[in-house]
Amino acid sequence: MSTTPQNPQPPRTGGRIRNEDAHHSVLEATAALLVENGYGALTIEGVAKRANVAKSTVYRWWKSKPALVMDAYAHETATRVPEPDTGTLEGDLTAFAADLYAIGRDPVRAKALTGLMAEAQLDSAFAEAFRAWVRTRRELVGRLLTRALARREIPAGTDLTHATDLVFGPFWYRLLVEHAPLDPADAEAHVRTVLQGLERRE
Amino acid sequence: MSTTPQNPQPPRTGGRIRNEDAHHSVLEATAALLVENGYGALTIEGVAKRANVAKSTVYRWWKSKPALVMDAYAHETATRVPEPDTGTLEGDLTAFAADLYAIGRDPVRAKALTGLMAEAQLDSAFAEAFRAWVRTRRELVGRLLTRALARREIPAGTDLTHATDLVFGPFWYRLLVEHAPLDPADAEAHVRTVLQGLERRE
Amino acid sequence: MSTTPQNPQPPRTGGRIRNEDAHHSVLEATAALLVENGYGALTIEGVAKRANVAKSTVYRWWKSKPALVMDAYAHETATRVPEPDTGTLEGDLTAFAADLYAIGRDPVRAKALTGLMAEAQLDSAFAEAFRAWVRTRRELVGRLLTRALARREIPAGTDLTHATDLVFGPFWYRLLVEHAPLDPADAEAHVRTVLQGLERRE
Amino acid sequence: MSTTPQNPQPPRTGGRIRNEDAHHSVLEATAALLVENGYGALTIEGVAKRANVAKSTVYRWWKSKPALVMDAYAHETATRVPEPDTGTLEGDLTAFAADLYAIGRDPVRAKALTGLMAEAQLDSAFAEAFRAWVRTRRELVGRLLTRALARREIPAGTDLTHATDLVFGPFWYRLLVEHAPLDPADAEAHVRTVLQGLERRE
DNA sequence: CGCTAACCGAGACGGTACGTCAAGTCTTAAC
DNA sequence: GTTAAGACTTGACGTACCGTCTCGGTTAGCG
Repeated sequence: MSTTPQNPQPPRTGGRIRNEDAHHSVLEATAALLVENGYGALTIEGVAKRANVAKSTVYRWWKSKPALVMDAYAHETATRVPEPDTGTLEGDLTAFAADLYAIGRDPVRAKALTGLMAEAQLDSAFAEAFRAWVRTRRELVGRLLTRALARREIPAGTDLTHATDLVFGPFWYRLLVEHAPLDPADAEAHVRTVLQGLERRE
Repeated sequence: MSTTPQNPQPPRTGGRIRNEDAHHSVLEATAALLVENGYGALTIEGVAKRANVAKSTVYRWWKSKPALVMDAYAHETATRVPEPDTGTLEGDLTAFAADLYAIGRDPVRAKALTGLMAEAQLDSAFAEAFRAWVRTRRELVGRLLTRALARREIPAGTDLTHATDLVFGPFWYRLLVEHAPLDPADAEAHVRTVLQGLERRE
Repeated sequence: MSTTPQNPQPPRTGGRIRNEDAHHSVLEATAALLVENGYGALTIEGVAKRANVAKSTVYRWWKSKPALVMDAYAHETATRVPEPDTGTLEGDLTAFAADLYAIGRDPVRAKALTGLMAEAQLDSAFAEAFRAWVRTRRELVGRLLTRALARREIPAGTDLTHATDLVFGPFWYRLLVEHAPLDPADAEAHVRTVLQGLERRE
Repeated sequence: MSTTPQNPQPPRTGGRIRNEDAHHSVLEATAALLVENGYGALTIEGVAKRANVAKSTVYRWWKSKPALVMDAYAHETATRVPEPDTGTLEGDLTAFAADLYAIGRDPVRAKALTGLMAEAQLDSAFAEAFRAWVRTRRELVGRLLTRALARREIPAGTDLTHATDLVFGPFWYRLLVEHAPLDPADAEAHVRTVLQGLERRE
């Protein structure tokens, strides 16, 4: 979607090099406008104007508004969080959930995520890409759960799909509806409740 | 938002009577287009054309696209489900969740809900109205939980907000992401897991 | 066009009596709006609202905007000016022109006339009716000139059409373009110039 | 108002070059529709459709309907008539009036002029621009008269405003009312009558 | 060192839908 | 059967962005 981290050797033979400043100013303009006016009011035209860049320059590097926003999101995250491995499921999930809930504190990431979720509802082509991205996130949690299964922390036969939903569902629900704040400090209690629910009842 | 179920005797003194057929055809056109092309591709102009109705007629009765979709959703639901009261929290929540999950089987309602959630991310004015609607749904679950609290089915001090999120969160998450089907048959197991999580651990 | 001055005993057999107040308030609203916002901004809808009358009531009595404005114009003129007959062409024309130029002092009549002239350019159906009305005015001047011809005040063979144009043309031109004020005091000089132009040159 | 006859080297710094074909087809469509249906029925939307051009392209170059019509008028006139200078006022005015009356033979120019006069009555903002345009035409005649004054062809103290009105008034009046044809062959006689009217009567 | 490719800016272009407005017609209820 | 109220169809308004395109002008790196 972005062009930043792709094939390192495109078969180029010459030509003007890419203007890195333009890229940054576009991503920054995107982030700024996202926070100021929301995903709905974000337009490519507006981004270009704000970034002092030609509209065609934006279109050259990002083929659509969600692609642009995804890149702005990635640009914001910068350092990728490593997959937690504390030795216990509770520790892993708590660390993961705390990271997740921290997104609620970052307006750029929060607006980007909710905007992308909205876009996925509006544009079925993008929905596919979005679902794929969600899948990678779910798979991460899936690995934590599989390790816990091996350690017999949760019973065999546990519905891992539902278990994963219990982690992500409440997070997305709060992020989207904003009926209550997303506080990383709540992560521990929430995870504990979920884990207790998954235990084998004798 | 709608005009259908309001004061039965508006103080009218004259004037052409409202054309009920026009209303129905608009709502049906909305539902049809919603399912066929999705919320994003739904336009007032398209609805008017499909319903063989003037655009201004649509605007007279529904001031915006989300208002129209909300009415189409309500029109689809028709008979309101009563608040469940089976005597136990498990029974109540299972009934409630089964009803909820059944939405996933109804393309009109599913598309309407996901579209409205998207709209709430795009339009902060609508977000307010949407949040209010969500609140009424949460309050229903809140009443079930409060009754259970009185019956000592769940421990005093339970975080009711999180408990409610555990019911709605996974539902919305599946509805929006569509990574797994929403099956009413799963309601019982899901509710059991949540309730076990809420129990006091000695 | 109007309904005001017609058969005093219409063969009515029953039904609600016509509301004369409604008529007056419509005409007054028309005159007021004409002066306030000009012919272009005058709408039947606006007149109805200003007159506290239903739109359909306006449409019942006046079939179009120009018809309404013509009636408002007639209503303003009230007492019809008699055809001048002073014994000399100069006297007749000066009296006539002074009356004509006085219209420039009456905003309602001025706006009505210029508006109707505009309407005649926009709506070819109305142009016909307007031309007929203009013809009656020209015929009046034609009678003054014919009498003068009999009295040998102007030479036989005079182009009466052009002579009439020399009276009305500058009047309309000033009324429409407003490049210079229309002053009844100028009537005498203007008429004298025209008459001198019509004299037989040896 | 137009963009056609301006600075030959606009300081362009980039951007797609203007499509001259689109311009011509818009102006031709305007002229055609003007003649076919009249100024009143002329719509920007209709022009765009007829010219096979996007509505926004029309709006890009002409900010309003009168601006478009003025350009169509200018486009029709093409070669500007030079200010006449025959040595006598009678010759100058006859040449000028003959040119003027010739407009009556050209449906495009005639419809454009009457439409613009109508527009000036409807839209006070445009009236200003229209009045300015009229002023330039009047000033031309004013220069002819001033020269004649210097040559003592007309008496000192002549009311030049009224003299100018005697040239333009009858022309506009016939053009607008169409009670009689506008024939360039009449120009000579009309001018003679006016000039005789302006002579000093001893 | 010049060629060439790709970049960047500017902005025109054909489109689509927006939400508004008034036109003129029609239907109903009240008087 | 007039009057009031207002629902309805129709059509154009002027605006905002869309995504594509065509320019003029720049700036690498390869040969």
